Amino acid sequence: MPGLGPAYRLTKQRREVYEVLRTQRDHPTATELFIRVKERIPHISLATVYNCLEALTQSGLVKQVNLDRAPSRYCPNLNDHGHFHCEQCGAVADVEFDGPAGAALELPRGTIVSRMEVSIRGLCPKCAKAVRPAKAAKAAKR
Amino acid sequence: MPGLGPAYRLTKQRREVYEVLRTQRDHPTATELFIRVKERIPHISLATVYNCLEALTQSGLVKQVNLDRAPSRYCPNLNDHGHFHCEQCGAVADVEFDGPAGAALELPRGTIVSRMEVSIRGLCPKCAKAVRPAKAAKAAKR
DNA sequence: ATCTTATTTGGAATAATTCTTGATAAGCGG
DNA sequence: CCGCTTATCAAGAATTATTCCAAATAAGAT
Repeated sequence: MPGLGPAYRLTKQRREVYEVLRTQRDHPTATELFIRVKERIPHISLATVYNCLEALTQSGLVKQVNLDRAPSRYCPNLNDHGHFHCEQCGAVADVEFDGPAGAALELPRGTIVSRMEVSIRGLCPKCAKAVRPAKAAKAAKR
Repeated sequence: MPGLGPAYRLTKQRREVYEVLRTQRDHPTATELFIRVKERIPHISLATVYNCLEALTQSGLVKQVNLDRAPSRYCPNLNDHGHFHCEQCGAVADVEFDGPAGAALELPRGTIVSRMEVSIRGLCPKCAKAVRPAKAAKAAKR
């Protein structure tokens, strides 16, 4: 595990939250993480999981992923990437960029970009296959 | 105002919500819209504003914009575009794309994309100028 | 004008997240 | 190893955006 920032202490709780996140890369929510981490630290509280996630994102080890109004999800992939969210099965997957992200954005001169998030909604290949042949119609809705 | 879908009725509330949204393109939240629309329909309720926004987004006249965990904002710009959010002044601005959006995404074969959102955080030119010369440092934080 | 059905309302309910406060544990200097 | 300082944890309360609910109302069709 990489080090946290200078102000952060590496506690058992933070280590476990990060470890669960790193080994099961399915973009869990705070509550899902809470359930998983409880198997290792039974008396941990949800507030602590939130605290840990805050510390981990602040120190740059973890990315917070927000898809619409759904609960935040967390991701240990530090590469520049976007997220795909399947409307059918709910799965969230990383999406790599081909070229440099943000290259084709017409930002006003003088803008300073600190963070960028690309999120795509739709049907993953598996779910798309299941709803075909009403393919186009289904995708257009919502 | 363009027509709503077949199942939707064009009510006074929906017309006003859309009208406020169309004339003041500053990406207001539901509550901000509620306050603005109340000047025209004093007895409108917040739930109705939410209902109207649901109807307007469902019929494709309005886009719901979600930036991190903040309250949803709404946008009548139907072009393919992203959103810039200034961390200093809180302003939200549309960002046009140069090329075809989503061209540089490595999505698995068979994926059906229904919607895509690009959001950028940082400092708008005005706020960036104010914090300079600690430019890079400030932008890197958070 | 009437009828059917969508819509509006206001309040209650929900749910993710944050806050608060006292207890606990890290890491440091000695 | 011991005490000290300060960050962190825990449990529950609080906050807040959003949704749900049930009854009243208004649109649009016949």
